[in-house]
Amino acid sequence: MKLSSQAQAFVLHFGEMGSRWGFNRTVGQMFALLTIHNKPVNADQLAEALKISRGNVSMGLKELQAWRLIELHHQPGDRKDYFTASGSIWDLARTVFEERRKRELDPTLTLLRQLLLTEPRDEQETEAQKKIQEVYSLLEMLDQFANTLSKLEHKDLAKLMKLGSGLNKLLDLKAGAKAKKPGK
Amino acid sequence: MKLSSQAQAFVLHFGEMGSRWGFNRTVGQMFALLTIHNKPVNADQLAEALKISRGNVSMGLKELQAWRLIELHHQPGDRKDYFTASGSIWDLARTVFEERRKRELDPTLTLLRQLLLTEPRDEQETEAQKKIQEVYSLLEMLDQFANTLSKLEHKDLAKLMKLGSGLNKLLDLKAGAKAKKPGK
DNA sequence: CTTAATTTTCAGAAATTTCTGAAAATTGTA
DNA sequence: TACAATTTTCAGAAATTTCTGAAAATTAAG
Repeated sequence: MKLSSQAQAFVLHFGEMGSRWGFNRTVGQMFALLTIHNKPVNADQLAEALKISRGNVSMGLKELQAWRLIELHHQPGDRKDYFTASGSIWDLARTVFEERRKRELDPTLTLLRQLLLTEPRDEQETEAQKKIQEVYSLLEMLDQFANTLSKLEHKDLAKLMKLGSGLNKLLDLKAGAKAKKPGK
Repeated sequence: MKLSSQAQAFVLHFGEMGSRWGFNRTVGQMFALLTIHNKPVNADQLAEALKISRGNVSMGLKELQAWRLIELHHQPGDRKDYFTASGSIWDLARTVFEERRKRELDPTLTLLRQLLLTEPRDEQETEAQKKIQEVYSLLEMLDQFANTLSKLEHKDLAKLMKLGSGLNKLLDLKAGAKAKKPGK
């Protein structure tokens, strides 16, 4: 497994960014490598290419499988497990996106919902509740938004991309549609 | 600074989630506390309420100021610095969102742009370039999307929220508009 | 069943991040 | 200016996360 300097840069970068995206450096590197490399790769090759221990590769593959980001293949006459990134780039992004939504938004929404159920006992708590309600509304909207986004098919995505700055124009459109209606 | 059990739960939770949202536990707690508490709070009060060292509070406040999430106030006849969360909940969310976009997307876009400039030297590299291009297109779209979102005013947000599952309906609307005229 | 190839596990090592607290620096007041 | 209140800094301690590598477990072939 010789990596071109391009691939090398790509892999190292996704290692560094990995932590921001929800996995650690080596998992990020493994994922990046499987993504740019179009041939299936086995664990020993990963360990060698990334200069990390075999055990670490095993753990990383397990994690990537839990995220459903990679899939297992076999080469005829070879007992080793081979892996590739699963699905299109958009599929992968969507999976990561969805997973992050689950981890970053859902637990908070659950807690805030609980907090909103209890009656405020004094002025101070009433004020706090108001804030909690605001945070809740906002996060719920983000959650629905993310949820919808992650359900989009590839063709819907293409639609969005064609619109250029997307949301901007969509909002304009909405404003236009609203303006046509009488009243208010 | 006595925290109600509600406030307590809120603060502790945002501490735990903090790392997922880009800051560490104590910074998350400090931010949460300043967010639910409507009176200005000073550093000693934070240290006491969160049971952390005065030095840690100082560092955390510095970080929150760098993010522009809090602002400084003064009480007449008191030399201490007092802090509040700055702006509305939506302002805060937008700031966090924007900051994360900068940290998570921009550096990657910059690298990928560079990688796309160099000519592929063989079949292998040509394939890699294709993948890089795909990743680039996707992330660029996400970036524009996030950028637009973070520029939305509060009233635009309200507009979006009224639409319920937002994007879903917007996309329907768009499809309708393209086909002919919206009937809804 | 036995054996060899392969993968997984996990205790402890290494690396990284966060936190403390005392000392240094800064600030406001007299 | 001198001084006390307050904030900041930062070296090292503590906590947490990641990684290694050898041993255990699993798997497939003969």
